[in-house]
This record gives sequence, structure tokens and C-alpha cells, in this order.
Amino acid sequence: MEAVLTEAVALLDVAGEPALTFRALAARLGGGVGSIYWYVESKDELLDRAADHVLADVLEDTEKFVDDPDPIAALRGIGRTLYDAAVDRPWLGRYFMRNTEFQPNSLRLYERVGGQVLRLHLKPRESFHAASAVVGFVVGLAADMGQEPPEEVVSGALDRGQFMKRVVDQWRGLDPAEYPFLHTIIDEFEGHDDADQFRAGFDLLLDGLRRQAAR
Amino acid sequence: MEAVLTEAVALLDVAGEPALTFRALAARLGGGVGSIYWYVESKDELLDRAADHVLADVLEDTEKFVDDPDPIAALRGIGRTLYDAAVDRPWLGRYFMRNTEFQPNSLRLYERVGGQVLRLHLKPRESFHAASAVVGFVVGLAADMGQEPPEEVVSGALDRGQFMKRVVDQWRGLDPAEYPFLHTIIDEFEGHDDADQFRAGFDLLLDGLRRQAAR
DNA sequence: CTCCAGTATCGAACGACGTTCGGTAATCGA
DNA sequence: TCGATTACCGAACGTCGTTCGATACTGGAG
Repeated sequence: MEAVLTEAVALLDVAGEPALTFRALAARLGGGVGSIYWYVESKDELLDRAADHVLADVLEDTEKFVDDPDPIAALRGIGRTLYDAAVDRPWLGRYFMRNTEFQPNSLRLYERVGGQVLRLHLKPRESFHAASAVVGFVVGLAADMGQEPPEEVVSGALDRGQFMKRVVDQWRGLDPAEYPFLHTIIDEFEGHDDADQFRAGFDLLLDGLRRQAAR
Repeated sequence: MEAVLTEAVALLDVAGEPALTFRALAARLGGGVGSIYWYVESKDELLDRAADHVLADVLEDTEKFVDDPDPIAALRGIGRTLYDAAVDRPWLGRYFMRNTEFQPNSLRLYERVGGQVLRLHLKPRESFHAASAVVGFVVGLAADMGQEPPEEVVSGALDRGQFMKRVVDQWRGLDPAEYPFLHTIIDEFEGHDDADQFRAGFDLLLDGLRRQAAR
């Protein structure tokens, strides 16, 4: 069972979500297709469990943040760590906390985030909303930013830089009077780093949260 | 072509993403499977175009916000409208702004958000990050919250309330010493409304943004 | 009128997928 | 020794996205 999840995650990590098929997984395990169904009932459950398997590492890597004197700083650390794990695994976001029966680590991570929120002494409802917003922001943006690039890039026909250039050129061709914002930020977009973008947005959210706690 | 997209969206709306197959779509259009490939090159492109087709309505519904005296309030209105459209269509988030060549409305909506951000007079990089965070938050959370409920609920074997009760019961069974946060918010969770949760988190983000603009 | 290049449509066939199922060992307490 | 439980196997089924060669309809050039 442990081997099934390990190999499933390995398959997902090296070749993305479409590479995880029961046939490929069985071949990797040196077994038959049907055997996998002894351990999981469906592919959805396999991905549920794979997600939780990955979260074990995240849980370990975020332990160091929980004792930070500043709970907001702790949330920042936890969130960034989770983002790093999720951005390379767009499937993780979709299976995170989907079935807590199979996913103890999902629950523990949510609790870990919530533990920091508790230190802000908000009302229960505000705490619930805050923790959900933090987790949702991280997971949602990671899923968004981690999505597979178009097929031209995957197949290697187009460099990532060339692809970016083509998009930017298309945008530059638009009427500046109709798209003033796009033309304002296009230079930033051209050389942007996804991780920076995530962090900047995340800091906005955390700042809003800090302000709510101060009230 | 217009009919293809309209029927595709209709299919998606009434029966969810798995219901959109080329065979089902062809049947609805009263044509053959192969005909659809005259208009789109692949299913991905079909979904790209379907997403943009839906966004036309969102664009119309958000027009009224752009002249709000408070740009933050305008962003709130735009974001909530986009959320409402996206939460019922979990696929929308995954195909939003994926290929702007087919998706002029995606671009227009991003521009509309950005237009409000411009009114905050931030630096270009901050503006870029702010608009992306707003759109990412909305789309990411909508995709997260809109995902199909487990099969027991879809098949009607379990009521949504019963399902929620089962999850809550499982959580209540956990050790309160190990999961203090979960026990703090569980009453809130039990009767929670997804839309409220989104709005609370979104307001945190917008508040952080307002604060950044004030500096 | 003839012809032909373009436009639009069709559905059988292909390969890959998730899943099912009947069967086969291996293990082990009674 | 034996029945039951545990673990495993792969052919077969139905569905999916996609391909492809065939078919018709159109409108302008010769």
C-alpha cells in the first residue's frame, strides 16, 4: 500500500497527472492492473490518498513555524511551504481535504493553520473564515499557477521564453486606449516570477488578517 | 459555431463537466461527432472557448461596478459576480485566461479588474500583483468550493445535510487536545455557507489592498 | 453548363483509459 | 487437512477523444 502511493506520486511528479494510469502504475509496481484495486476503490481515492501522502512532508516542513512569536509570520511560513509543494503538483489542490476520512494529513495541516489563527483571538466565525481563506488562497493559486503549459511548450516545440514572448506580443498589439491596465503592467508581466506573484498576494491577505486581529 | 458553444455550456451547466462529451454534444446538435472538429481542434480548445463564452455574461454583469466612487468597492462587486459565475462551473477556473488568443473576454475581465487597481495609484509591479491576486483568489476559491460533491451525494443516496453531518461527526470524534482549532470552529462549519466564506476571505484581501494603497 | 476548390458534415474505426470479474495462489488458525 | 481470508492477476467491457476517408453542397471561373 505504501509502495502504491509512493510510486503513484513518483509517476505524478515526473510526468504530470495524465501519466498516472492504472496500467502505468501497475507496470512500475511490477504487478497487474487489477491488483491496485485491492488497495483503492477508484482513481479518485488513489489521488485522495496520494495527496495526503505528499502532505506528510509538508506537515514536517511546516512544523518549525508553529512556535514563531508572530502568528502572522507563522502563517506566512506555512502558506509558502504549502504553495511550494502544491505548485509543482496542480492535482494536489483539487484533492486537498476532499475526503478527510482518507486524509488525516489534510486535516492536520488545516489544524496547523487554524492553530495560528487561534492566536489572533478572533471570534469563532472569523477564525473559521480566516483559516479557510488562507488555505484556499494558497491551494487555489497554486492550482492556477501550476497548470500544465500549452502543448507546444510541453512537446518542446516552443521554449517557455518564446511562448511568453508570443503572449506578450499579442497583448502589446492591443489598443492601449482600450487596455490601459494591460499596457501598464506588461513589462512586469514579461519578466515576472510566479512565486513572487503568489507571495505578494498572500501578503496582502495576511495584512488584511492582521488588521482584523488588531480590531 | 455559436450553437456549438451554447450547447456545450448548456450541457456543462445541467450535468457537470463529465457530461460534456463529443458524442453527447453532437447528439444535442443533431449532427455527427466529427463535425465538431470543424470548429474546434480539441476538447481543450472547446473548453477554452466555452469559458470565454460564459465570461461574456460576467462582463456584462460587472459593467455597473466600474464607475463606483470607491475602487475597492468596485473590485468587491466584480469579484463577487465572477465568483457566482465560477462556483457553479468549477471548470471555468481551470480554463480562465489559459489561451488569450481564443479568450478575448478573459482578457477584458482581467483588464476590468486592473482598471480599478489602477485607480489605487500603486507602482506597476504592485498593480500587477494586486490584480492577479484578486482574480486568482476569486477563481481559485470558486474552483475549490464548486467541486463536485462525493458520489454518494450526486447519486442521491445521501442528502447534502446528511453528508455534512457525517463529516462533522467524524471531526467531533477527534481528540480536542490534538485538534483545538477544529473543535473551536466546528459549529461554524456545520451551518456555514460557502458564499459567506468566500466573501469574508475576499474582504480580508481587499482590506489588505486598501491598506497598501493608503501607504 | 462544366468544373473545381473550398466549406461543411458525417460516422466507422483506433487506441487508451477506468473499471469489473472470474480465477489463482499463498497463508493460517481450527 | 481444510475452509476462509488475503493478495494478486489480466482478459474483457464500455466509454472516451481523436483521426480519417467519404460525401455532399456551394459559388464563381472558364
